[in-house]
Amino acid sequence: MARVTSFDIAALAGVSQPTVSRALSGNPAVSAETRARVFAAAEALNYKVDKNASNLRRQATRTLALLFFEDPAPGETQINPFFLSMLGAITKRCAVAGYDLLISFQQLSGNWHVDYEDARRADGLILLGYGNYLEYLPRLEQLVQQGTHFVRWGSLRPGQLGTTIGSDNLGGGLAATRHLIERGRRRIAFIGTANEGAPEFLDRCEGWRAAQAEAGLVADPALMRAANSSEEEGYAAARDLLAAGAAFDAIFCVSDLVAIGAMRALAEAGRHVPDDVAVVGFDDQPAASLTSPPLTTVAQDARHAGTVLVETLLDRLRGEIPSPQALPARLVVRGSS
Amino acid sequence: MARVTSFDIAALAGVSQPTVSRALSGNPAVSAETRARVFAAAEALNYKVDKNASNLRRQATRTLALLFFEDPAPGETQINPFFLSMLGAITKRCAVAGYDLLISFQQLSGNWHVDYEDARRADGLILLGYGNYLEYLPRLEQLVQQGTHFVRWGSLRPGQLGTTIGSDNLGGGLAATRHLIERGRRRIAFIGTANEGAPEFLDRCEGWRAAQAEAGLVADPALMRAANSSEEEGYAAARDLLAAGAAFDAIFCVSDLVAIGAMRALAEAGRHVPDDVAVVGFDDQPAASLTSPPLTTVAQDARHAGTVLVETLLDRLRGEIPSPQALPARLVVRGSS
DNA sequence: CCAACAAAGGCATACGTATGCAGCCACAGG
DNA sequence: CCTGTGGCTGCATACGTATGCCTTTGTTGG
Repeated sequence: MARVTSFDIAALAGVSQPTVSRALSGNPAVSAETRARVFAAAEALNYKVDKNASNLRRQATRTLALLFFEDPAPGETQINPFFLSMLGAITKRCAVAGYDLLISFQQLSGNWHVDYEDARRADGLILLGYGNYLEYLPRLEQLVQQGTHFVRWGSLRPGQLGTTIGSDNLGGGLAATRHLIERGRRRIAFIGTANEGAPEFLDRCEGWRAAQAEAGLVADPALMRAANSSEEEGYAAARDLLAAGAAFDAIFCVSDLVAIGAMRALAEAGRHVPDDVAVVGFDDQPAASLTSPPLTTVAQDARHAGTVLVETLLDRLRGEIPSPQALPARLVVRGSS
Repeated sequence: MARVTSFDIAALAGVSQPTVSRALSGNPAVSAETRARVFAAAEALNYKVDKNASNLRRQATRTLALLFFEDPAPGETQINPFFLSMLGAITKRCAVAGYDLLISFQQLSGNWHVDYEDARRADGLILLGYGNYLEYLPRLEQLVQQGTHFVRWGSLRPGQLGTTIGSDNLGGGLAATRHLIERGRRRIAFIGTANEGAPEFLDRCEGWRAAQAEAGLVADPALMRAANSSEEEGYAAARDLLAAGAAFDAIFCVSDLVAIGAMRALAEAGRHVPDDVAVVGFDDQPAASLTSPPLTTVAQDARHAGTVLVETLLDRLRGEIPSPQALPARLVVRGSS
């Protein structure tokens, strides 16, 4: 395991160490012949640049860090598969750009133990996941003060810190609710947490409200129930809705998981989907097409989102000031509506 | 963004740079009083160790790299949620141990383009994912020759390279098939690719065979169909089985996805689950409890698996030679059997 | 035939940290 | 009062690379 350094290959190629460095990095001041000798020697000794030394010298890491915020739910939380696809796209885009990716799962409730540390190990940060937005706002301010570059997956609002990329949640909520109205539904319930702590969900809720207003309908507060993005809460919320005795012929759910839970509650109560109640979810998770009936939902392109996140961050690192960007959310109609 | 170095905090604390280094790393040769001054100064200037410099000096990175092998299927493959839970557990265990985690998604078919170890970016490797085992065997040999430490998620076999951790696939296959036999099934089909390229699946198949042998039954080759871990292939395999006209009253599927596809084919053919045909899957993915009827399956504890992987790798790094380990696979009985 | 110039590569050094070694000081034992 | 010992800290240096600057060599024009 004797370390192969640039000196070794310099000796083999009969040149100096700096020449090796220049040759390998494509510096044009090196003659073609010398370059060839250097490459041959490097190949022969299986030489690889020591990134620690290289980064130290160049004062850059060529590494991005991904901070994933998990819901602080106790025990085994079911992580959203949406983010996994995103993760795949992110790693790929990083690899293509020659960046490494450092990943860290964060408990939002606990200490945000990375902040400065990761800011130093990486050239830029990608912030991802669900959780109370207000809770980590102070951290974002901190990052901005440090001059740390970061992009965030979330809901677009004016005057936000850093660059935010997110789905067109409002548009998705509009599309879903318009669809239900077109199908003749008039009493549309909404299940999902809608407050400033979860801006994505708030936007989807706003779409629900606006689509009804367009059609001359009134979004009935009595048909709203809170639920975070879990099946259990969706189930509980739907049961509560049923128990309250309110009349409704459709539910727009803030996520597929919630919708799946709601459908379970409906089935138990003997309500048929979609004849009695139509259900629409959000995300288009793999599980969405497995329910019976298959779930109508609003699809977000996770892989595209991941790619955009990385590209936006790289833009920032290059000194550009990329604008926030809303990615299309597309209605996928299946059997549940 | 002027860089804060250990010299800065040395100046502020009125000591030398080496003393700062020692104080921060907990070297007992530093007096408590000095240590306190150093910590105060570091806190005041928000100093964080430069890991590039530190790693370079110490010739160790305190970083692990995770190589995730994706199936080389074209387009948007549906990544197994099982691995996401595992990923979460891995990152957590790394954080606890003070290690960072680099992640890279690899196309098994393409070049293995990351050389974290060569580039001194990571102290050890975790290899994960599905794919043809035989295809990356040469790479493993390469790693061993370089003296690289790695652990692998896969199937345990005698004489394997590195340390392998995996589920008790044989035991899981046995449990699943015994369960079907106890339920009175006598003609049990198997859907799944069973060859040396996918050793996990081969083991599960062997469980299917052995359980029948125990009961004096014969595993009928006519009831076997190949399918990789996708719903589509499960669907196609089950259709093929039905078309062949073979009599069977149960199917043991190599994964939940395959089972879900198979159940779809059965439903289309008018076969009732579980009355006509019992179905058992493998993995206990979240989707497994959503099917109708809910899927009986063999659960693997992904989070535990991730933890064990990291701990095993850390053992290796400490110079121990950990044994391969098979983690329990537990039958979860639901409505499909 | 000499000066001017370009091309190519070597020399020296800096990046920030960790650690072997030596030095200093205080205190205790003789 | 001198020497030995141990606790603490400073000095010097090395990790491997990248780059500014200078030297060398070869070429060209006057």
